[in-house]
Amino acid sequence: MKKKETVKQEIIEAARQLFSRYGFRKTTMEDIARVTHKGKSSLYYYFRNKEEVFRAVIIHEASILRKALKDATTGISDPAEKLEKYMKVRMHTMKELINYYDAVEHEYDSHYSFVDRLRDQFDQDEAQAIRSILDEGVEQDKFQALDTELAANTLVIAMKGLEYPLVWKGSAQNLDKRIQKIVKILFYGLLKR
Amino acid sequence: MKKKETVKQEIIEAARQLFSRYGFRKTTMEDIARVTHKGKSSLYYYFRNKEEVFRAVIIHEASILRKALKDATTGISDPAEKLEKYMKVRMHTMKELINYYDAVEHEYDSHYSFVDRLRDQFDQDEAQAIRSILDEGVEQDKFQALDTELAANTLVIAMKGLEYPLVWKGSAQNLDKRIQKIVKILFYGLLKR
DNA sequence: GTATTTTCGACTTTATTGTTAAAATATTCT
DNA sequence: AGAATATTTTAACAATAAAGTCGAAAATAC
Repeated sequence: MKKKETVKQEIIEAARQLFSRYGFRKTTMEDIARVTHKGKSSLYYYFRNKEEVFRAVIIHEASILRKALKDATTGISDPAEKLEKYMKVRMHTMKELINYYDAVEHEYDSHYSFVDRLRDQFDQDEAQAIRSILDEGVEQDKFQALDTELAANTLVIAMKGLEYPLVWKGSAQNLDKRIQKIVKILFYGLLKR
Repeated sequence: MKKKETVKQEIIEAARQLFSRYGFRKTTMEDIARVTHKGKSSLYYYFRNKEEVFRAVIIHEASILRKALKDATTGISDPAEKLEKYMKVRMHTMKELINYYDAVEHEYDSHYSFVDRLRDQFDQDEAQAIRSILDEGVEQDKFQALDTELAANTLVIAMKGLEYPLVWKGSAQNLDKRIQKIVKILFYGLLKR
């Protein structure tokens, strides 16, 4: 009787692949149905409509990102190192997810506001996470005392700025270099000498 | 005044990218128009319809494959080496092209016969090319004397057989290993000891 | 300038898609 | 078993999107 959740997950997984490959528009309910070996209408037993499926996928992806960030940073005690790691993992994971955002960004209707809201939520969480890393650094007397809230927001904005070129040029090596550069710049302003 | 051919080539190139990414069905004339910075209707000045664009792309790709094979094998004098190289290049290039075939294979209408005809033509050419490599080998007394026509056809079939899994598992390393295996098997039956 | 080539917007036609409701089938419970 | 519930399928249909047409405007050649 708890099958429903399982099937839902299967649908989400199928939809995830399709959305990431074709984007929201080009992925049809029939595509999803085909992959899940179901009739197109059966999907509506699990999700109200296509957008609901999309939401579920996005939310799922967001949780993956959160987990990746957590897994990557727990265990690192040095705040500077932790911050760099955080940014790297974030950007790399985002590179995978970006297809969705890209696919939706250019559809000017109701989707946008949803993704946008979700995005804002994520940004806030992110600022919070970064802030606590910065606080740690200050605590450990490795970072200069500063307005960590402001600094965290700055970092979030910097990472968002990095995303746009990410859509166009997918060179991972390039990305790492750019991240390192930014991190270095931040550190030479941030670290005690 | 010879602009027409140039623009045609541009359209083919744009369509090539789109078809290879999205397949025949999910690529729309508007997609192609957008990429070429033209109005959708303008495309119909150069091509009768979507299928014509597709044909042009396929034909173009086929010529690329032929050229790649020629370039890769000319200059190699040892027939065994040449054969292996031929197969490797063929499979690797085919891996790029396979999206088209895949995209069309499952559309059971008029396209099939066209692609099929073109495919048959290519198979024949291929059998011929392989046969001449085999003939060389026999000539140079490196291959056993055998019915090279039959052997060439066998090889073509073997390569076609390799294509199917190619669609599903895209591991290039795996592919090379499999090719080597097949080539090795063939050689131990083929080479003089 | 006129003729020719090329582009494009406004349409029409055709095909696909999302969605719904109801019927059919399977599963679980008593 | 058979009632109750959960899932899938079928068939329909409106909305949307796509393919393709046409004439006329731009651009270019002559």
